[in-house]
Amino acid sequence: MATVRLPDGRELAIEPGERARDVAERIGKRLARDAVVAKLDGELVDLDAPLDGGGEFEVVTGDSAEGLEVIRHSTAHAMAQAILELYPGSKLTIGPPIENGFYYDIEVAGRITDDDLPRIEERMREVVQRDLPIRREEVSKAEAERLYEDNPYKRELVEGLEDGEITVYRQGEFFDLCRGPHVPSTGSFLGAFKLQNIAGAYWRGDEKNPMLTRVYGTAWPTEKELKAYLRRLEEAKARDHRKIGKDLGLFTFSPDVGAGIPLFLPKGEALRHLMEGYVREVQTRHGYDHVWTGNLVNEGLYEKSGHLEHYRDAMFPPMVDGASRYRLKPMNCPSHMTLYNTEAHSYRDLPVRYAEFATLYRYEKSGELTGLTRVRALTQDDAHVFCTEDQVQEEFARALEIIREVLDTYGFEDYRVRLSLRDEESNKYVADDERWARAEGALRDALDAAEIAYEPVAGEAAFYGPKADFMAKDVLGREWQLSTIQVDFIQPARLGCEYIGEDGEKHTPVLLHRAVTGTTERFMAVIIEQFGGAFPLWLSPVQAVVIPVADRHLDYARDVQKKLAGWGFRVAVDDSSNSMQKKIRENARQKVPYLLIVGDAEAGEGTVNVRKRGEKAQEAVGLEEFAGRMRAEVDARGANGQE
RNA sequence: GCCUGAGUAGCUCAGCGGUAGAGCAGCCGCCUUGUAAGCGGCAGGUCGGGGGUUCGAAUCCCUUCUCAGGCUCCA
Repeated sequence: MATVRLPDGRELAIEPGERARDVAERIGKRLARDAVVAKLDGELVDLDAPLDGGGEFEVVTGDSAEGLEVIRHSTAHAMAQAILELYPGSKLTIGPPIENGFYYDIEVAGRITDDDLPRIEERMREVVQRDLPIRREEVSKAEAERLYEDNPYKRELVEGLEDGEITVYRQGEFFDLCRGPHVPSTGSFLGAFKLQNIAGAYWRGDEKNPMLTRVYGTAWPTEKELKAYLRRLEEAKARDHRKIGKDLGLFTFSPDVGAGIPLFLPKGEALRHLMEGYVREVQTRHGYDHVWTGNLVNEGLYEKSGHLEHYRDAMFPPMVDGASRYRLKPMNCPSHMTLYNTEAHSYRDLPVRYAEFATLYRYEKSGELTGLTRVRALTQDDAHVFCTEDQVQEEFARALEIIREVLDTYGFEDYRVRLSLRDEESNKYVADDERWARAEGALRDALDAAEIAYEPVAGEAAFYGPKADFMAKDVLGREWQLSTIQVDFIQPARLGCEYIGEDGEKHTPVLLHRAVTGTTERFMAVIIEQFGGAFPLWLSPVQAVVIPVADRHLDYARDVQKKLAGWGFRVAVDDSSNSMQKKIRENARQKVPYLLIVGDAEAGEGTVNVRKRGEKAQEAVGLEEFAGRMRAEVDARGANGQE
């Protein structure tokens, strides 16, 4: 007789015909009630699945990641059913669970807009109410093809499957080609969902294919979790860098200047300057030299480097001057290699480390521009290290140290490393297997030597080499690709970079590309959201505002401002005609770290009354003592900006 | 670039075929203030641009620009 082994090691004998649900039932009533699906020998199965063969058995509930995925997947089916009922003749394609929810790509008969979502949701609730049993059915390839006579998308999916592994799930009239598993019925575990938005999506993600209608939704085991998620979305919206950037007067865009070209207001520029100054300081300390290579480059250089071939469409069109064609500079590597080539190099000179805060121009497609995270004018904190193959590990470690220090300062403590490799099938990479293999090996060795865990991902490499990308989580748990380190065995050879080795022979240096914050613009967007606009003192464009209690205290307020400014702080006096209360309110909303209230008492004693951001407490402090405290706080560069 | 939406005063938004509205900000007064909005007044918009339908368009249609959410792309 077959037996199943439970996670706690217990073994249960299986009666013939017994199903997953029955075993769950035997383990415990409550568990059976919470069971979404089950797991047999590591594979998710429906509660209806027979257990004749026995094996490792586990009940999967909605509070596990896998159970949640099933709930979301089944919710996607309920939505598909609702849409088919409301828009007869629509063709389903794929509808997977995703992080926080699900989507379904459908060729809709007619048109769905955002206004239709409530209607679809309502129909979904009806489907849930009907409590239709969800049944799995194995079908032959021929049957599947017949089922999808008029649906070329599903037929294409069927073609990729083998006879014997094709299953269809049915609930009432509705059926869908699907691997499953699913919840037992439309009435169980489904209900805490919300449809979110409509988007276009190409069939199979290929822009040559027809565009389908994608409906996104979110789904949770309970109404409470759904509410909590929606609240989190609201919070993220309140921190949106575009909103805060406007509220705090940091940056703006104007169609008169051009889409994707951010314009920085005085406070935003101050922020940029502080961010860049900090990275510059760290880089200098680590032996990098800063260079400057302009904004315009003769196109011929990009022909040699290979960039023209790979990125022509993402460059602004050339400016023609007689026989010369110039491009707005879209990347720095060729310029830095040109700098390298202006001198002869001995192995004794290496490594040569060139860093540049360079504003680059990339012709991003109009539809993909987004706030500061995706722009056409972007400033990279880019650097290129020319070194020998033997030096790669040490230089990698050095770059890593810079990255760690900087990310740590900004409070990004949780990050993972993605090893971006080429996809051997794709033709977008330079073909040079030997060099690719060496570059990949060097990168893996460097990562291993630094004891850094990473996960390899194919198809994410640059055209000239593999990358180690640093994915950092912000305070809301969202992940951003910030830093990158790349190993390049290809470009230096193309541009004729050389050094004379110990052996007196010419050699080609290895090129390390690396960026710490990535781009100033995007990183600014990320830290605005990370801090919610409440920047730590060292980063705050305005560090303190002096607020006089009444106009007669203005002279003393200006005095305080002058002294603090003289000591190197960014301080303003609020001399508007507003009441003191209102000044406090307005400057608090501007997230100024310190408000210094001065009235008769303070003017008399040479003190300031300090109100710290986010706190109500007040404290009278001598001006010099306060300046000392600020100095210490700035020097510590704490990341505790957030309230 | 493609799909679906949205653009009304500096900002947030109402109006959705019949003479352009509110709050905040701004300006001008009064108030001179002790820790998150003092009071009153004034000014401000060819309703993103262009074209069309209509006796009449912010409102309906076309087109273009910009923005949003996605798709694709990201040196």
